[in-house]
Amino acid sequence: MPRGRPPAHTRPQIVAAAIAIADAEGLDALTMRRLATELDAGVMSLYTYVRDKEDLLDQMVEQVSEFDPADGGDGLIGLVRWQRALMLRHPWMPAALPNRRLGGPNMLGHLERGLAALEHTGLPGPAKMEILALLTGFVASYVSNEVVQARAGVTDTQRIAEHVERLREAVLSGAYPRLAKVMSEGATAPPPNFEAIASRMIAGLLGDRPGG
Amino acid sequence: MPRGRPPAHTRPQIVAAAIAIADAEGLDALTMRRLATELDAGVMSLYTYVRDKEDLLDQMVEQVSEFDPADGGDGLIGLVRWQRALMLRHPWMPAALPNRRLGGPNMLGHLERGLAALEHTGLPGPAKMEILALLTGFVASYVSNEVVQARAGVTDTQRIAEHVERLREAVLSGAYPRLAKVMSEGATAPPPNFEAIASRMIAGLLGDRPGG
DNA sequence: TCCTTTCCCGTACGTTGTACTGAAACTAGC
DNA sequence: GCTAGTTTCAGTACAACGTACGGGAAAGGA
Repeated sequence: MPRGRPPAHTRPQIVAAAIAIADAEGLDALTMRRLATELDAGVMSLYTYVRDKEDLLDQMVEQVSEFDPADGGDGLIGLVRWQRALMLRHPWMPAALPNRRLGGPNMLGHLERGLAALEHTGLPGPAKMEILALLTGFVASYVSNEVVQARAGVTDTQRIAEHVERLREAVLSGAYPRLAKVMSEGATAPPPNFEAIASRMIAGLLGDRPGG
Repeated sequence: MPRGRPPAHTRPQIVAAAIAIADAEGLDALTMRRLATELDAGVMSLYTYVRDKEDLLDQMVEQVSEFDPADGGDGLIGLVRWQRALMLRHPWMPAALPNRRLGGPNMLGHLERGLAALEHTGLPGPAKMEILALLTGFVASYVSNEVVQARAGVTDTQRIAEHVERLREAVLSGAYPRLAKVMSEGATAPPPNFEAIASRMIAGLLGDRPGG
């Protein structure tokens, strides 16, 4: 029988609430006070379930990273497809990923699948790890751009206006002719072609490496 | 003739001091108070030269990004070579780059050179911009790993020990055989081969894109 | 000398993460 | 029904952060 006062919450529940806040309002909106309010709890109560905020972020990434085969597929391309789907669902992930400690079963499983997909290359272990890290970084970059582009089309006219305003002077100076041309084309971005770019990136990373 | 009280500092000088702090002790050590102390100035005096801390970071990136042909070379490979040299000299750059507003002549010139290197592809403007953004993201990822690896070899045994400790249980469970094998190989990282990986990445990004 | 302009910077406020501390709620043993 | 032991809850408090405000200081022009 469990002794002591019974917990009013659970760790996964708290992490889920944190994820919900970050999903809806971004990482900056996720403060310990805000999270406590959302859970009708005292701020310090959270620290019973979570060592500190870093730990909370670690758990958020871990909890969100449950493998869903419907998102991905086989091989490295399946892995990056899954990563992209994850980051599109949780736009805070690219910003949160650096400095994370990834020791949970979901992230380790994900790493294991990546290593499995690299088995046939015969590369040394560290080289495999490097490739997986670079791929994750690539997906994070790609999705960050993707999200910004998507937002730019809809709202955010204020920020865009500021940006253009600040660049206009420089662009009109004639010192940056190619940049000027791109700006004049407007922001009619072509379809992102994630699949194509990702598979070329994978092929490039797997090409005959001298270190192998 | 300039009227009013003469400035005790200059903006480039303040930005240079900020860069020095970040170089020596990392981005976290760079606070407005610390910077003021370093300059023998009052904290609020800094705000005469800089709108806010975001602006300071923007200027740091801009000021550090002066083009030095000795670091780079021609084409995209020269560009990423230069970026890598820059980030190795200023390890805070990968972390600082997201959310920056890059409107200064150095960054615009860098962008213009990138567009020039992509001229021959005939790609639409937004596609070129995307390629440049992805390349920068790749270099940032690569250098981040590189720096961590380099540090791991020398100091930081504390952090490594913690990490291994936390992973040991999971690894020993037998659920992650490939990960276990990599861990057992030790961290004898092979030479990073930046040139090789970077040129393959460029080739991949430039490959026949359906959107082009 | 006085006015205007510009920069300097001490004080102060709101926000953040979290250490400390004691109250509260439960079980186990008597 | 106590009492002791154990665990969680949460209010208070503090240090550090970015920075708004406003008055004082130092220069040139009239």
